[in-house]
Amino acid sequence: MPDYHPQELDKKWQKRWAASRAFEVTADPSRPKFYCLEMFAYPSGHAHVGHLRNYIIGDVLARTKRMRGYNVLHPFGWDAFGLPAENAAIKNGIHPEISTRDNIAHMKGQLQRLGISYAWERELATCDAEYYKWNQWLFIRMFEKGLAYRRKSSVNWCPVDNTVLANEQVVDGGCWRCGTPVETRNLEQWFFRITAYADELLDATATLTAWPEKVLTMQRNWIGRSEGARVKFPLEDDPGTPIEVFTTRIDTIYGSTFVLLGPEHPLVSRLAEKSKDPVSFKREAQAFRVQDRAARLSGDIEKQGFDTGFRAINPFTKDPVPIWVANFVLGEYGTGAIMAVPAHDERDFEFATKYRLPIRIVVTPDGKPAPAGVIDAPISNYGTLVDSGEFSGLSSTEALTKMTAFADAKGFGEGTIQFRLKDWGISRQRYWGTPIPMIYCEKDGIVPVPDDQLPVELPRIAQFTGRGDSPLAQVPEFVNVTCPKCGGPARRETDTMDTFVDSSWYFYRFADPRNERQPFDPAAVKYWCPVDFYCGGVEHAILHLIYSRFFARVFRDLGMVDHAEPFTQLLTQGMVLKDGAVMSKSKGNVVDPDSMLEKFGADALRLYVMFVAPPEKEVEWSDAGLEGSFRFLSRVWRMVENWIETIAGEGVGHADGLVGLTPAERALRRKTHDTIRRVTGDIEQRQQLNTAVSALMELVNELYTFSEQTVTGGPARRNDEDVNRAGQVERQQTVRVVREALEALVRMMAPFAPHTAEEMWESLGYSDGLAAASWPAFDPEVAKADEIEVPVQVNGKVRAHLMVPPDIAEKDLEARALDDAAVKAHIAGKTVKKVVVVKGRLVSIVVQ
RNA sequence: GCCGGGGUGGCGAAACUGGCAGACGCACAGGACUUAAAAUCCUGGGAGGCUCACACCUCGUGCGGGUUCGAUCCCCGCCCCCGGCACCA
Repeated sequence: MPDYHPQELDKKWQKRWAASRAFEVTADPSRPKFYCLEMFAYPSGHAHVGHLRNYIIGDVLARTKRMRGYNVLHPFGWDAFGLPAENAAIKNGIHPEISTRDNIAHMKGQLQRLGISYAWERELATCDAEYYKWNQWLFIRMFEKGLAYRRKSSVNWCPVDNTVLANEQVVDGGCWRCGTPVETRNLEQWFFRITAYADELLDATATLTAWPEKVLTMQRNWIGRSEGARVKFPLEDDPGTPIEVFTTRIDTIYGSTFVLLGPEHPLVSRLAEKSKDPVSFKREAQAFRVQDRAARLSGDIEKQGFDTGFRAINPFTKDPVPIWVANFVLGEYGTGAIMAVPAHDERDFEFATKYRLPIRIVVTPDGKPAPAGVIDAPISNYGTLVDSGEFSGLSSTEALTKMTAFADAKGFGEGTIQFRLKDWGISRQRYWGTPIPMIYCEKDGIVPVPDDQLPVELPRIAQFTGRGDSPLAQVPEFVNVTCPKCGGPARRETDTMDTFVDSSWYFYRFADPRNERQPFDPAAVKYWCPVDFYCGGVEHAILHLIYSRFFARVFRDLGMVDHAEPFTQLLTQGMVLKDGAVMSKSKGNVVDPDSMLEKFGADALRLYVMFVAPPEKEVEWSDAGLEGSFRFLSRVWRMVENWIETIAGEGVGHADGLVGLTPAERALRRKTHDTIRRVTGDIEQRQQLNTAVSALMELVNELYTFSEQTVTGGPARRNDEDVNRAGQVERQQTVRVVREALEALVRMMAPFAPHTAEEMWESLGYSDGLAAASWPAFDPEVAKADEIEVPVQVNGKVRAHLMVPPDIAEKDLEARALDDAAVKAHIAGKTVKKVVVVKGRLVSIVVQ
């Protein structure tokens, strides 16, 4: 064997894999499938180590599953539409199409140099018309079903990116991409009716047993279900127009001493007209409205309000209560109006205290009427109702049901479920995205582009101005069309779709990526999907992952998919930090994988990233750690090198059983099989890839120890003349046991260090390649070991050890313990009360 | 405030969920080999005590209790860190 030059191995094996199409697959119902997917990449230009971690995790799993006999689909693609490319075009004049293709080419090279086992023939990019055509097709299906609709609404606007943002894309009051505080605008926009699935999306989180708890919690919070009631408070002087409020605490309604309208509430402007001073009324309401968003989201803004001068009737008490407008009532949640109960709600209490509004206690912990006088804090817990008419004496829980039923019976209220989740606004006033396939005709209104005219191709435009309007609107040949219905003049929609539409179903397209007649063949998806293992950053916990769950249900309801949940298992990998911070170009702390590959080869990098910590944990990059992994690979290489002459050849045969082996040989066989068990379980069951690598390291250490004991001087010691000492070994059993250990080791290293493993595999005499080889077989009998050391605890302290056969019966174990001199010494003169044996291990003797 | 996840050597971590705490690695120290260095191989290491030494003893998984022959793991009460949501009625 030559010296270890990983860079050459990388090239050699990557070429071979490509030539043999080693990772391409076809559906085969006779074999179990495994769909392993990493979140596809935005082609930003260069992948740093943090990105690569994701792909390496997926690759370890994909390679292992392949060796374990699964038909593995492991594809990759590009989330290629998006703002950065367009912004770059505005800045430097390079068309997004060109920069995107360049970036894809470069990043693809990086992934290939890492030896990730992708089925590249299935590669897709969302900016290809053959892909986004199906975004448009699906949009039209959703339009037909009422799941896509257009309405004017106030939306989040990012003044830097010059576009609308979905609620999910507003993070801490700012744009998810650039952090700029968002503004509010009123625009005609397209929405996807994700709220139609709110209940299902929430309930089904319980079925996602292989998702991280953290992500499920975030999704549940985001959907935000609350059960309550809508109750009508009629206007005192106009009982025909009631104010409808949403409350989760109808049990406190007798304590509702005023009503609050959000500044956006439609009634506000009507009351203003009727008021004594409409001008100042409107001015104040307007002041609250512009306060919103940035200010409201930025933290504790002081509660403010003003009295409208009008009153509403509390339908339970029949008392007239004042109507105020308040800045903290959200127009977009519930009905945009609330019944204020200052005695039992923090916010209402604060408001009532400030404006000296009446506070009425109607729930107390013990059901005793509250003493008159001022309270200094609201009672927000459940309790027993007091001063609540016929409902007094009920517990809050009982009252919620009974009072809701009462309101329902009387016709002024009903039980309802309120979600925080809102419909997904998908219109973007930008160029580099999927054109929305809609046409506006004066006569026929909104008309979808007929299917046979899809795709609506993105026109190639030359100038990127960065002005805050849709670039497509400046292309007359795009805008002006004839109406598909009447043939008259019409104009196209000029907004493009949110790029999260592209990424909400790409995993289905991978199952059938070149289909020209439909988004995918349902049969192909039925075989491959759902995705068995999905890996990506936690930053998509609510964006991409909730949209994809929504789309899966849309496809299901179109009859194209037979499941609701697209991703069976989810792993959110931790970020790779450098100097305690996330890597980014602007911070200048990017670890460039290309130079690492140059220096240590792909395998050392892969191994290090897998070994340093469990996949979902954040890690700090360490050059020394990478060198350590390189050392390990060299160490394995030397081990194989030293034994290769001895163990090569057809006639070696296989190790079998433990009879006739020396203790050292038995120990090595045991270690080999114990390692197989651990590595297999760590990868497949737990995705604890760091401990899988540890187990491999232990096996290598064991091999060194074995060699040291078996062969004088041991292998790989100092000078070259010592190197082939292993050649002196003549004992057939030794050769077999070592060969078995090395074969198992090399196979199990393949997912982590595929190039090195392939080369060693070849030098072991196999010509068909590891990619097609199988995982080493586990022999539980061998792993069980022939004689084991059993700790003996006396009163909870380990006092001695017994050497016993592994299959010793419990009573024999007890007997042997009581017979053993060392144990006897510890229990001398005492009475044995109890002997505890756990899983065949004697662990405790309780004496008095 | 609410929800979720965590606190284990100098550091990253492990203990496959009640059975020898600290595997594996990084950094460090010592030795072998070398004219020397690098590389390599071997050895050491939680803290404290006691030994010439082998050994042995005590304490030790954020803090305080509990259950158990036995607790990093289970229960109760705290403290701290990280992440998410947050005037959602």
